[in-house]
Amino acid sequence: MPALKHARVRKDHDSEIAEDYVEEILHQISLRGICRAVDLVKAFAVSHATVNNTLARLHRAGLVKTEPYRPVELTLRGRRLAIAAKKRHEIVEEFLRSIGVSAETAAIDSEGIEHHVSPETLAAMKQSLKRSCLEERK
Amino acid sequence: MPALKHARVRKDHDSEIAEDYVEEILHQISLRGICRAVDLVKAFAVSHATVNNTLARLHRAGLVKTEPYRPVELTLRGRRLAIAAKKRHEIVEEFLRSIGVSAETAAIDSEGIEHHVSPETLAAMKQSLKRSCLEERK
DNA sequence: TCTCGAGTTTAGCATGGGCTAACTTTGTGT
DNA sequence: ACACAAAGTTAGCCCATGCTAAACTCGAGA
Repeated sequence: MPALKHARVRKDHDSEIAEDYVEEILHQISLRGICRAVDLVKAFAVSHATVNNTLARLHRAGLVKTEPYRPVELTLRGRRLAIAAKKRHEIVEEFLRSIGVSAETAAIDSEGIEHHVSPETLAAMKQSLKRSCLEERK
Repeated sequence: MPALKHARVRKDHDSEIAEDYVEEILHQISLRGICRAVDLVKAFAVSHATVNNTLARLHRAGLVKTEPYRPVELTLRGRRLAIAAKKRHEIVEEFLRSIGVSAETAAIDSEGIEHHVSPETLAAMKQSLKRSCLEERK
């Protein structure tokens, strides 16, 4: 049926790094007030040059505000994307733990999985979480 | 403590397309006896040139056997990879359906998710499937 | 103040994965 | 037997994502 296999997967990849970056930028800002390029270098373990490239791309895409030698900031769109990504990430991670995956593995796998979870699947995970909560307390 | 965020995700990406290709090649072969490049063109909705490029890479990687103007075949390693990928894919897809995701969405999302599921998470999904089976029949 | 190290930017490069356009090969139907 | 369509290949292009090396800027301390 699909006819176009993996079309969604390929499209997802385009936005993955963008989501990871804005999510991490939001994290740094809420943690320490500002986010510097070097923080991203450390978080993702890539070179300065790579972070610079990527930030330039995100700037073009209207997700971040960058001025030479200044901290990185999120645009409104960037912040909204970051918040959505964070929420999705948290649900996926919690869901994985709820089916018995260890905290460490859940943290790692959720990073890869979150970008491929459609709204419908996310809703199913939320639902399932709610149910397993009820069961625990009964 | 992550320290190296998304290192696994980036590594996964390198093998994603390879897995998708060998999986699809195996599928075509078991379906119709042979797999031609044009079948992959249709399955992935990419150009002949792209399929050619990719097959050349898989050939270099020792996963497929290709000779000009001949059908594509899998090496032993390629076939093993394909079978493993297929099994993983099936489990993820069935698991998604078991938590209430529609067949259509499960088919699409599992394509993206399967490559990021660690052995531990896969085992947890299998376990969870077993349990939900038991519940149904009781 | 001025120097030095941390942080940042730039230049130049590689590879993956995508494209179109133009070409060649294969094999089928008349 | 041969022409033609379908399949495959080649050349040349693009962008994303990574790298190293070198240059530049900024701010704090001597």
